[in-house]
Amino acid sequence: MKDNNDMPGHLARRFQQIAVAVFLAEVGEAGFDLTPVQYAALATIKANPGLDQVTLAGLIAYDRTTITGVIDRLVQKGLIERRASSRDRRARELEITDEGRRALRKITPAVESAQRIMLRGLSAKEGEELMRLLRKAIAAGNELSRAPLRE
Amino acid sequence: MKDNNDMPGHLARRFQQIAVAVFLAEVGEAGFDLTPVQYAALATIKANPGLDQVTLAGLIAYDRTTITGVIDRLVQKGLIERRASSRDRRARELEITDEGRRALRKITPAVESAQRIMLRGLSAKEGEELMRLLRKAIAAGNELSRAPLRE
DNA sequence: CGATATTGCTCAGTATGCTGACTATCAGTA
DNA sequence: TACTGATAGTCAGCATACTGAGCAATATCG
Repeated sequence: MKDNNDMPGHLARRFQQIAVAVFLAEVGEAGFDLTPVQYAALATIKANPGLDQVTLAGLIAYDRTTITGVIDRLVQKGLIERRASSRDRRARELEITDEGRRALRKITPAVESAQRIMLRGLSAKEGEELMRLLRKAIAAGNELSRAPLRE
Repeated sequence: MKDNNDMPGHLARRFQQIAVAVFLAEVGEAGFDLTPVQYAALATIKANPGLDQVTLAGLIAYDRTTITGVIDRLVQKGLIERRASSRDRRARELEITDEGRRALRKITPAVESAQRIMLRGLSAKEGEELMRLLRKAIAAGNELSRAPLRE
């Protein structure tokens, strides 16, 4: 019988598991308590001031029901602000705070270090190739999850 | 600024997200309600009759606290049995039931189909290369997560 | 203009996955 | 044998992720 541990789905889960652990360890050592998801949201809000939650979700491929809690926690930590949109009273506009900007700046080195660590078993060329193949597979499967990437 | 969507950690999360969605869709279409985690546990229990929870966790790289709930649900569904070990009264021996065996047999085609679908954007050679690189990166990072693989 | 559809967001419920703590048991050793 | 440490399992708590439902507001179209 084929080894279950050697199927693409299992490798995907395992790589993600290690990636999250490395991220949390690096960021934690830098003195911050931020998850990968929270970091991605924070960075995207900074790069797109005033965006609404659905747009944010699309930009980083989160489910819209997941984003609610993530934003709650970022607001709780004082890193972003959520306020009602004037143009569309259903929507909330998201804005990074000064404290959020400071945190993002200080965390960035730890995040970059984490990316290196999770690829440490590969040569630079292999790392590039892995990323290329992941991008390609992801692009082909984008519509298969409930939370596809939206440009 | 570097695109956050293009970092290894984000690609890992995204690929895993798609892999799970594809798995659930395929298995669901086959008429079963089983998660990737539950499937891996079930298949491993079948291949290693009478194993205990910690060993199972090590074989598929789950956290031991996660396994408790997974096993609860497999028992609930009647696919496995959990009973006290006679040699070690702390441990529980896990055994697949006849119904579990039947389910596993019927689900297998859907699982294999799912693996193909999640690689559908890649050529056969690229798929192999992706898996090789993932295996290599995972092997190097095995000890970095709380739930490493144990042979 | 008014009925209908769509959209932005939230919530309840379920399932991973983790940290940290706890109990019961076992193993090794003084 | 009593002490000490390690191990198997569980639990509470928190943070993703998803399904499906629902509410309020907006868009669309006859």
